[in-house]
Amino acid sequence: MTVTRKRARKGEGELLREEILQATERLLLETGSEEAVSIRSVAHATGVTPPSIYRHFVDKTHLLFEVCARQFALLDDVIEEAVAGIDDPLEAMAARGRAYVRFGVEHPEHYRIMFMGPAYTTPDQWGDVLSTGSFAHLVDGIQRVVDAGLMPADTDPFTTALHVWANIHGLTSLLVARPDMPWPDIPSFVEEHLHLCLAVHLHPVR
Amino acid sequence: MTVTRKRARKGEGELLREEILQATERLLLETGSEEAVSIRSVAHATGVTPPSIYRHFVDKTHLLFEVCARQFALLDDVIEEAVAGIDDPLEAMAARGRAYVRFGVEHPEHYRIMFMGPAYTTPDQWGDVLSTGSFAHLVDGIQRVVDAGLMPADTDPFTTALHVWANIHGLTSLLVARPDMPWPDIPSFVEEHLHLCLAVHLHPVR
DNA sequence: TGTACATCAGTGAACGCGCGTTCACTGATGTAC
DNA sequence: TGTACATCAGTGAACGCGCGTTCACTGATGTAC
Repeated sequence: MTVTRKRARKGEGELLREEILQATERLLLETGSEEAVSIRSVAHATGVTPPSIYRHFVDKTHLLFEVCARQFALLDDVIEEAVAGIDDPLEAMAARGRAYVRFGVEHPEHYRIMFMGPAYTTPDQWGDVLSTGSFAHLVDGIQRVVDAGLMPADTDPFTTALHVWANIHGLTSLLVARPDMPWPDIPSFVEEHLHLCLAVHLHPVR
Repeated sequence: MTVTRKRARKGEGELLREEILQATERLLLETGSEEAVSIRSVAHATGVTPPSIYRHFVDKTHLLFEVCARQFALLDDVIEEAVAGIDDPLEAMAARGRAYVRFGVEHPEHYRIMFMGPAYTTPDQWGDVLSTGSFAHLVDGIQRVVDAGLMPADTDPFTTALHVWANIHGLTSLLVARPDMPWPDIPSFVEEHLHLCLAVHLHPVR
């Protein structure tokens, strides 16, 4: 895991910063939990000594915070990419959910930190968090379903998004936390779950 | 927090075991995470020295495991108590969900350990876990709804229970992990969520 | 009733460990003259 | 073109800490005779 590094040229110190972030991300994926990733292990994986980390991050919390923020951006990218080019607003919502669950299952430790561990978000940052990024895109997606006349016109897209998110997060977090459980066939269970989550919000069948 | 203990009489050593379990439970509630509860802190809270713990539990894992097992039993008790005396099977299901969410919100750290942290359940124990206790009772509850003719007769109660659990767990775990989020009025949001989770599984409206 | 002894609950001191973080430093790189 | 110097990336050694766990022990309680 240790890589012998060439020392950065003058003015290129920022390169190490990037390597540290990547190593931290990788360790999070490999070793499991947040607590299992130490400054020392990050330094070792980057091929550098522990004090070097402090040249780029004021402390461990700031390092993890930054890794976390990148993951939120990645999640948003992954979802938007999955949705791109899908015109049918209901299909788009399903694709959104699929991408979300997939992200969690493929990056379980990041998912843990993002949604299951202690929050790095301070109370006054919540407004920003919910009005930008993947949650805002989810709200938009629901609004599009409403605009297409598939959900009642008086649907509150924010509240509905919260319900849908809770449902999809529920499945994702259980898949992340309890992968050993005797699940039914996972892909089809996920599809069924997505379908059910959306179905409740549609106009009642006449 | 430290209590000066009288040493147990001969043959009454088991009393300390019980006190240790209770102190561990309490510390879990107070201090936050599993990792924040140390053998030393448990010993201190019990009014005893650390080596005494080892007279009653082979190691820290076994202690936490036992606390965990008790919590599962408690969750089951709490739910069954909430359901007792409710004849309408749909009302009973709602009461079940309400009790579950409430348990999570009132015992957030226990909830974390039970459903959000690493599993103490080994793969071969899952069969037992799902066929006894609160999950089995949930499956029964759904079967009762089916029997009352409120859900299609070909409903698979196990799969349906999994969907419902995932949905309720999703909301509960978000309330536990992100209490600072700008939630809408929580009690009514919970009610709405419960209603939606059950509604999808009922016979379609004619 | 008295005494010697076994049992057993709980202790005090120490072990080795890995942690986050700090400090004074080294030595390569680039710049000014 | 050569040299003195400032800059700055990264180091080596150490700090104090709390952790899980082990060990040899103490001393109160109960029992056998």
